[in-house]
Amino acid sequence: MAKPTIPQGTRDFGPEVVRKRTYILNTIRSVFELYGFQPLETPAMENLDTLMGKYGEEGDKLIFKILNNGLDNPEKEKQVREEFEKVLQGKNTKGITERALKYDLTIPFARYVAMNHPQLVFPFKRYQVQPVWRADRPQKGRYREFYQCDADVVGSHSLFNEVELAAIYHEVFTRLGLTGYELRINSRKVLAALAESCGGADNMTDITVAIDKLDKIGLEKVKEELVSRGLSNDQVSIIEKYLNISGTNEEILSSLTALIGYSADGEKGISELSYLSSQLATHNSQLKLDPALARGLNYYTGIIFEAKAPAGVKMGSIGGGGRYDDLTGLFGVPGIPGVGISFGVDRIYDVLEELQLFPADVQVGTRVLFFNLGEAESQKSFELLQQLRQRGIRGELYHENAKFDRQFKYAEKKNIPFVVILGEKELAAQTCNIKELATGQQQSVSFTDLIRHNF
RNA sequence: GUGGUUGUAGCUCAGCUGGUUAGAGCAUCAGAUUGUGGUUCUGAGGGUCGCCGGUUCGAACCCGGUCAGCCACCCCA
Repeated sequence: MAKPTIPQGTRDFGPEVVRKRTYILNTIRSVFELYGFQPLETPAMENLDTLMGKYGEEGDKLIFKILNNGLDNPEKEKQVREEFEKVLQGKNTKGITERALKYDLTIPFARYVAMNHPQLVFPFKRYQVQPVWRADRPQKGRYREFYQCDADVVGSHSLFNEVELAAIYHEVFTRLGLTGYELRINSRKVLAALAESCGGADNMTDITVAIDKLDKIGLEKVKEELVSRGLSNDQVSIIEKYLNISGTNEEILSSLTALIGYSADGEKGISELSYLSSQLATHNSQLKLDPALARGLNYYTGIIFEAKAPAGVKMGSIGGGGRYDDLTGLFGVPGIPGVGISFGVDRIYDVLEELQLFPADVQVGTRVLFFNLGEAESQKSFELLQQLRQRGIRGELYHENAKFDRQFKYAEKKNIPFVVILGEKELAAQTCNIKELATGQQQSVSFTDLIRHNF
C-alpha cells in the first residue's frame, strides 16, 4: 500500500488550526449578523452552464469540471467518443461534463437570487461561508480548495450599503486585532471615464488589468504593458497623469475632478467616492482612495473595495468587493443591483499567525483533567466530572489507570489548565486536589466545593 | 498553462569528487522514579534515501521520466 496523499493544493486542518480558523470565521459571522445579514449555503457543485463565461477566459480554464458518470456504458460508446473529440478541441460539452465545482460564492448567489427573487424580501442581505475550488497551480497563499466568506446586499442602489460594508470591514479587522489594515476604494465609473478619455470603452479591460499591477511592477512596466496592449503614447500619458494622482483623499478627489470630472461617468464616480469618504471619515480612518485600484472582475460597475494587510506583512489583498448593477441579468432576471464584499480567510489566518494575534485561549479545549488512579477512584471521579459537565465545564477523565507522569504529560500536551487528583487517600477523606499546571499550585477541596469550583 | 527549485526516520535537517552496515537533534517507548508534570541521565525502536527506469563493478549522490511541496509568471482570494 503506497502512502496516502491528498490532492494537489488541498489541505487537512488539524485541531489547532481548525480552532484558529473557527475563531476567524466566528468573528466574521457575528459581525455579519450584527449588521442584519442572513446565512445562505449553496451546493458544492453547479451546472457547468451556470459558471462558464462568468469569470472571463482565464476563469473558465480554472473551473474544476466533474466528469459525467456512466461514460463507460457500451451502448453510448460511439456518442461518447464523438463528444470527447469536442473536449480535445477545448470545447465543453454536456456529453462529457455537465457539472463543475463552484468557483466563487457570488455567481451561485446570483443564480439563487434569480431563481428565488419572488419570495425574497428586498433588499436581500446574505452572508455565505463555504469552500470554493480553482484548478490553479498552488503557491504561497493560493490553494485549489479554499474558503470564501462573502456578504452581499441585492435589490438596493443606495450608497448606504457601501458605507455599511466598509464599516463591516473595519469592525471585523478591529476585532481580530488587525488595526493596521488599509481599506482602499475606487470607482469603476472613474475608471470608465478614464477609458473614455483614452479612446473609448473598448480599452477599459486592457487599462484596468494593466493599472491594477502598479503596486507590484511599478509605473514603467505598467506603461510598457499599456503600449503592448495597443494604446497610443497620448493615451498612455493621460493614464500616467491619472496614476500619479496622490495625496489626501480630498486632494485625490480634486485631482480626479480636474482630470476626468467633465465626463458624466467621471462626475458620478467622483461624487460617490466623495460621499463614501465623508460618511466614513469619522468612523473609519483607514479608508483610502486609490485611483490605481481596478480589480480584475469585470462585473463590477460602481464602488470597488480592496482590503490590504498591515504594511510590513508580505501579503497582498485580504479582502475585496464592489458594486455590480446587473448580476442576475446573466440568469434572465434583469434590474437587480447589488454590492458585496469578501474576506480572504486563509490569508487573514497567515497574517494573524505572522503578527501573533491569535488569543491564547483559542487553544484551550478541555479545562480540567481528572486523573485515573484506580477503579473506585475513577468511579467517583467520573461522577464528579459529570456534575461539572452539567455546569458546562469542559472536562475529561484519563482513559485508564496509568502512572502520574503519563497523565500529567497528556494534560500538558492538550493544553489543559487544571488537573484533579483523586486517589486512595482522597477518596477516604472525601476530598481531592486541584492542581493548576501553569503555576504548580495545588489545593485540597471537598467534593461539594469541587463541583462548584470555577475552572 | 509556462519556468525555477526541493524531496533522506513521525518532525527539522546533515550526509565530502559516486565507495562497506545512511547519521544528528527533537519527538516516541522503556528505565533511573509504585502518589505529583516541565529539568536531567541511561537505553531502545524507527528509513525500499518520493516513485519508476537508465549509466556504473558499485547510486541517497550522476542522467531521464513521473508525482508532490515551495517560489515566480499568467490570473487571483
